[in-house]
Amino acid sequence: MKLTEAKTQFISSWGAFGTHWGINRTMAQIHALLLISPDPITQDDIMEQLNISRGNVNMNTRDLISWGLVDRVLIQGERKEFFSAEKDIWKVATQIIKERKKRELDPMLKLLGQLEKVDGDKKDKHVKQFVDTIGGIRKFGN
Amino acid sequence: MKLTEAKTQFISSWGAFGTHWGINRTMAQIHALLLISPDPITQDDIMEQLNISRGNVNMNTRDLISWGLVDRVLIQGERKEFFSAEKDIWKVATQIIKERKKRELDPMLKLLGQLEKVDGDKKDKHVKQFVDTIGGIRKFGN
DNA sequence: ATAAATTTTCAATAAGTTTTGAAAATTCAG
DNA sequence: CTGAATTTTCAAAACTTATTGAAAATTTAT
Repeated sequence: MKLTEAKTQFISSWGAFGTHWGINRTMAQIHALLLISPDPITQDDIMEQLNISRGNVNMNTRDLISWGLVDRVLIQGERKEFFSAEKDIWKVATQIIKERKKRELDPMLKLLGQLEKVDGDKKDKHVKQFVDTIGGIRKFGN
Repeated sequence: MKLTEAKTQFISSWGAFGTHWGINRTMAQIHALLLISPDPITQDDIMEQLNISRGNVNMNTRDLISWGLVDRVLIQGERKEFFSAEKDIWKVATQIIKERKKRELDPMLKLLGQLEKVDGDKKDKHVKQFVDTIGGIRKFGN
C-alpha cells in the first residue's frame, strides 16, 4: 500500500475511533494528521488535506490545544502559525486521561458526594440500594 | 435531600456522563435507573419514570443487554418481562472495558497492522513518522 | 499609520443522531 | 385455534451537534 492511501485510511480510522469516545470526528482527524506529520503544518495544510473549512480547522485546533495534545509552533521567518502534536503515545494517553478526569469524572463525583447524604430510612430497600450504588461508584472513581 | 430528587439528579448526571463516552443519554439513564432499583422493573416502569416512549425503552434495553450490563428476568406468575442491572460497579467497569476493546480497539489495531506494512523508503521522514506513529499505537494498544 | 496577511468568531445551514408512535410480530392463556 | 397482552420494528419527526463561510478582529511588515 502506498503512503498516501495508508495516511487516508489512518486518518479516517482514527476519526471514527474518536467518535466512539465523545470526540468529534474532525478533531480526531486533525489529531491523526498531526501525529503522522514529521514537521509542523499550517491551518491551510490541514484545510487542504482534510477538505474542511478554515473555521472548522481553527475551532478544532484550539480544542486540541486546550486538551494539551497540540502546540502552536512559531517558525522563524514564517508569517503563518504552525501546529505540531505530541508524538509519544504514552504521553498522549496520560494527558487525555488526566483531562477527562478533570472535566468529566471529578464534577460527577462531587455531585455524588452530595447525593449520598440523602434523607430517609436506611432500612428501606430503595434508600439502601441508592446509597450503596452511589457509594460504590464514588469508591471506584477515587 | 429527598430520595426522589436525589434519584432524578443521579439519573440526569449519569446520562450526561454517558454522552461524553459515546453512549446515548437515554441508554445511560435507563442504566442509572436500573442501578438504583432494588428489584427488577418493567418496560412500563422505565417509560413512566423517565418519560420516554416504549420504542425507545425497547431499543435501549436491548442495547444494554448486548453490552452485558442488563439482564432480562422472568418473574414467576408475571406476563411482562423484567429488567435488572449488574450492581457490582467493578464488574460493570470490567464488562464495559471488555466490550469496548472488542468492538472498537481490536478492529482498529487490526487495520493498523495492515497500514504498518506501507511501501516506501524508511529513510523518507514522512514514511518514518507514519510507521513510527502506527507502531507506537499498536504497541500501546496490545 | 497603512494595508496586506492571517486568525477568529458566530449566525445560518447541513449533517447526524435520537425519539416517537403506530403498525406488525410475537407470546401466551384459556 | 382465538384474541388479548406484550414486545419489536422502523419511517418520519424532533432534536443535537458539527460545519461553513463571510465579516470582524488581530497581527505584522513596511
